[in-house]
Amino acid sequence: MPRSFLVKKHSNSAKKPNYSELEGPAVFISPHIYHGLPLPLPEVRSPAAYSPIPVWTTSSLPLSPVSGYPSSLSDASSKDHSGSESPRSDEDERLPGKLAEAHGAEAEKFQCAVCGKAYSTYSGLLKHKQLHCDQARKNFSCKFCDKQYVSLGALKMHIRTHTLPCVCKICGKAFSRPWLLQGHIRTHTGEKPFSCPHCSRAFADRSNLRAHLQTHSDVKKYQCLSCSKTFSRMSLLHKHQESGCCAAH
DNA sequence: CTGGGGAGGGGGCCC
DNA sequence: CGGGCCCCCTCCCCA
Repeated sequence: MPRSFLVKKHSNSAKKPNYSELEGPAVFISPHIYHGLPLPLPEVRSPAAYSPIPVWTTSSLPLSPVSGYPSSLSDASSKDHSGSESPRSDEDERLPGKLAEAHGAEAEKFQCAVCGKAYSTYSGLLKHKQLHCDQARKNFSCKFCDKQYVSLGALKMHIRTHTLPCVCKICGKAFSRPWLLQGHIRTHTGEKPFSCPHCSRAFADRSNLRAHLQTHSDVKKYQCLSCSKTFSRMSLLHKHQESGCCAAH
């Protein structure tokens, strides 16, 4: 589970320095978001506007019945995005015509200028060169911490977690991204656009609704491999295991 | 102690 | 390239 957010951060966000004071102009969410405070916003998005939320019962778990929990979850996560997993190969095959002609006409082999490795096709060489690029490109370093990124965009995204350019007009709390601020503003407005289809509860955050939906399921998403007991949250499973699983001893 | 809600954070993907 | 959104996750707190 190489997700970088697992890197230990400040345990208390309130102790974080206000980077918004350090650099860059503050970014404010458009004023209409604050409209009607402290009453809930009028345009509460219907839950139907979001992806349908399945009830996970014993027989209809969307994930394979919880095996090794972290990896399986990661797999499930990546599966969600796997639809766009390999568009690159397509592009690689589509060579710029001029280049292909210029290179292909004069030689049967295409040699890497870096390591000398030869390829029969230009696309093969391009793919190979990409490896060199990936290795060499990871030099976008954060000036606030030790993290490195392969692209400037990724680095910029990360730096925002230091600069926190999105500031709440109401309480002054700063966030790295506008949608984080929007979610925060809901704590002021009371807006809860994510409704549970099985009870009357509503949530301001989709993740919290998703966690709540687990409570309606007989078989929870996270299962103890020792005693098969299931939990709605990984943290609960961790607690269970750390406290000594009933069947583990 | 356990389960659940609230709030917030990060990277990835799509447009 | 940037914004918006998605998903997953953690931490804190409370019943």
